[in-house]
Amino acid sequence: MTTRLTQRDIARLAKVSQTTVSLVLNNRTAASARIPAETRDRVLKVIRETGYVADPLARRLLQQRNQIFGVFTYEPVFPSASADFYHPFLNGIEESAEELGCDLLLFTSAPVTDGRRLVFHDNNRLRIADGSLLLGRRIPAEELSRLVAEKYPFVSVGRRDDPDLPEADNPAGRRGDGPRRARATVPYVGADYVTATATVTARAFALGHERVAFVGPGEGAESSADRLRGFRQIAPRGLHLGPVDPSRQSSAASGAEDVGGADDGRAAPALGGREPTDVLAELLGQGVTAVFVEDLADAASLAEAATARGLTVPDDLSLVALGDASRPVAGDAEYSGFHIPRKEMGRQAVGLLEAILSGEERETQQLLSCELVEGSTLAAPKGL
Amino acid sequence: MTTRLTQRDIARLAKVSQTTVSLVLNNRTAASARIPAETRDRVLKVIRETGYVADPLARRLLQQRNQIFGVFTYEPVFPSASADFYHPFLNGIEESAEELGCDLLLFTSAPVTDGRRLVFHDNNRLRIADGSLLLGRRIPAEELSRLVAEKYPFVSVGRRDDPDLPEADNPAGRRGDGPRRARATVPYVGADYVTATATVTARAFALGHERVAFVGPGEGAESSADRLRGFRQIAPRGLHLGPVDPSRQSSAASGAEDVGGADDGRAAPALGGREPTDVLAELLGQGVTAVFVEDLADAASLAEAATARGLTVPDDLSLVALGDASRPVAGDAEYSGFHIPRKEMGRQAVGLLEAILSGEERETQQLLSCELVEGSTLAAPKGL
DNA sequence: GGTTGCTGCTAATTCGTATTACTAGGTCGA
DNA sequence: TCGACCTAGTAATACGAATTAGCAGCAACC
Repeated sequence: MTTRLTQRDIARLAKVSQTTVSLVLNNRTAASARIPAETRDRVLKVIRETGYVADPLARRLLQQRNQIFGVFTYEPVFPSASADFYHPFLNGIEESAEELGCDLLLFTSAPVTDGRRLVFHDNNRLRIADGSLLLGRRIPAEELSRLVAEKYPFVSVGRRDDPDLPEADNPAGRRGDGPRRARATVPYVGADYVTATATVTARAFALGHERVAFVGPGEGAESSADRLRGFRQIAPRGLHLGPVDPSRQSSAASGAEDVGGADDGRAAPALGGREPTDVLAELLGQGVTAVFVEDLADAASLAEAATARGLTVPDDLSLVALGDASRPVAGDAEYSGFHIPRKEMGRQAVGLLEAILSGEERETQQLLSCELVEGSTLAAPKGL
Repeated sequence: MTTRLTQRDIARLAKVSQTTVSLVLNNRTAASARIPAETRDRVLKVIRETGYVADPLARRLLQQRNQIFGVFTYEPVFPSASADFYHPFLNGIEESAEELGCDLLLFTSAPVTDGRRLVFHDNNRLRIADGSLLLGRRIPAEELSRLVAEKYPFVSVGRRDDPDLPEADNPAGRRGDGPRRARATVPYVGADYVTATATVTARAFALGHERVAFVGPGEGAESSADRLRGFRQIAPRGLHLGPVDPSRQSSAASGAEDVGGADDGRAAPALGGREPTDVLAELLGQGVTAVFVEDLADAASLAEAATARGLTVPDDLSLVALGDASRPVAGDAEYSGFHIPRKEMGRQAVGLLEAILSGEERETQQLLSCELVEGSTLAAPKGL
C-alpha cells in the first residue's frame, strides 16, 4: 500500500526542508521567508510531478482552510424519492462551488437513524470542511444552537427559526480571545413563502373565491409554517386541513378553523396520511372552491381524485401549488402557484458561506422571492 | 471564542495526565496500562460533566486513512439533463459509503472545459481522498494510465479498456514497500452489455425477425462498443446506424454494413444528430423489423416518429432499448430490452475501492449482469 | 574590524490524540 | 539484600502541515 505523500517526501525530492515546501505551497512572501524563484520552481515541479496535496485533516488541525465545503443533508441525498426535490439545490451548490474552486464533501458518514441524520454524533467530521451547508425540511433546534454556540461556520438552505440559545453553556470559563460578538442568529438563505403564498391567495380572492382551504401541515418545519402564515394574512378564516395526528391538536389563529396539524419532525407523508378522496370530500363538503396545497404532489393527487369524481379543474375546483413537488408526479399539467428558487438558493447559500468564511460583513439571513406561476389550475369559481 | 475542550483540559480537571485520559477513553485494558476503577471513574466523571468528545481530525491524523472517498464525474453531477442517469449510481455509492462510515468528496473544483472535467489539471486535488470513484461515459486513456502509473487507488464505474501502460513511469524510484506487483489493469465495476445485448438480439431472431439494426455510436465509449459487440455476435450482418460524423467512417466487422459511427469523446447527441424521422425512414427503407437502440431516449424518439407515420410498435416495428434513458423521456411505455444495474454498480464500486484500500486481494474487474426487461415493444414481426 | 542588515533557508514548536517507552514505588522470592 | 516483577501511572513521541524564531553567509558602512 503506497502511503500518503507528505511534505517531507516532497522536501527530500526537492532537496529542501519541509518548512520550505510549506512556504512555497502557501505562497508565503513575508519578509522572514522569501524563497528565490529557482528554489520555488524546483519545489513546484516536484509537487506537480507527484500530484501532492496537503492532508486536509492536518491542515484543519491548525485551523487552515481546505477549499472544502461540507454538505449536510438531513435525509440521504440520492434516493430517487426525494431526488427531484433536492436536486436543484445541489445543482446550484455545485455550480457555485465550482466557480469558487471548492470541492464538496457529502457527510455520508453521519449515521442514519429513523431516516434522519444528525450532525452531532460521537464522531462528527464537520471540521474537515471549512464550513458547511445544511439541507433538510426540518433541522432540530439543538443542532442549530450547538452549531452557533461552537461558532462553526455554516449556512442553512431554507429559513430556520432562531433556537433559544442557552447562554449558560460553558461553565468551565470561556477562554475568550477578543471582543468578537457572537452571531446570535442562524445564517440562512431561504425562500419567501409568506409573501408568495399571500400573493397567490390574494389572487384567488380577486378572482372571486370566498371559501378557501390550506392543505398541508402548516407547522413543524419553518417552510410549512411560513406558507400557512402567508395564507392566514389574506384568509384569516380559511380552512386548514393538516395531517392526521391526534397527538397535538393545534388551535393556531383565533377563530380559524384548524383541523389537526402536527409534524413529528420528519417529512410529512402525502396529504398527512389521508386518502385524497377523503380530503377532497371534506373540502367539497365545506364548500371550498380554491385549495392551496403545500406540496405540488399532493395537489396532483387531489386533481386526480377530483377528475375521478367527475369534476373539472379549475372550473369546479381551483388548485394552487405552494411550491414544487417533493416526489415524482405523473401528468404534465402546469399548476398555478409558485416555484421555489431552489437552484438560486443553493448558489446564494454557497456565496454566503464563502462570505462568512472570509470574514466579510454581510447580512446573514436572506430570503429570495419565489417565482409566481400563472398555470392552468386557478380560475374564477364556476358560479361567476 | 470558546476554544475546543481537549484531553489536556480533562486531564487537568481530573488530576491525571493526558495519556491517562486517552487510555480511559479508549478503554485500553492492555497489560501495559491498567487503570484502577477509582481513577477511571474520576476521569469519566469529568468527561461526562464537560461533554467532552475527541476531535475526530486528530484521531484520524494518526491513522493512515481519512475515511474520504472521492467521486470524480467527467460531467457535472447535478444538472438535470444527466441527473436521471447519474442518480442511481450515486444512490448506490452513497448507501455503501454510509455503511462504511465514509464521507464523499465531490471534485467540483476540477475546472470544466468543453463540458468535461479532467482529473489531471495543474492543481488536482485527488489525493485529498483516500481513493476515488470515476464516473463518466468516456474516460480518456491518458487519464487512466496516469492514475494507474501513479498507483492512485481508484475504481471506475463502468468497464474501461486497459490503456497501454507506459512502463517508464516513475523514474524517481518508486518507494516500494513490499514486493507487491503493480496492478496492470484498470479496476472497474461494469455492466455486462455484451451478454445482455446478445441475449435480447437472440430473442428477436427467435421471434422471427430477420432484418435487424443497431442504432447508436457503437464505438468510442466502452459501453457503446460492448453493446455493438453483443449485437454482432448474434447478428453479424445486421445494419448499424451510427451518428452523423463524416470525419471517421468506420468499417468494423468485415462484411457488416456499418453506416458511419464515431464519437468525439463527449456524450453522443440524440440519435447522433439525425432527425428521428430520417432515421426511421432509412430503417424502413432497409426492411428492418427490429431496432436495437443504445439509448432508451432514442428509442422513444423513434417510437414517436413511427406513431406519427401511422405505424404500430411492436407490430410494425419492434424497438429494443439497450439500457436506460440518458435524458428524460415522455410517455410511460415499458421498453423491451434491459436495465443497467446502476445502483448495484455504485455499491460494488465502493466495496471494491474499500477492498483495494485495505490491501485485500480481490479481482479488480467486475461485470454485473443487466436485468432483462420483457416490456411491450418487442414482438414477432407482423408477417408471422 | 565590528556592527548592522539582508538573503535564504532550517530547527523547533504547535494543533489534539494515540501509542510506546519508561519510571517510581512497592511486593515477593531466594 | 538484591533482583525480578508488578502496579499505576507519566513523559516522550508520532501523525502532517504551518508558523515562529533563529542561524549562517555575505555585503555594506562607519
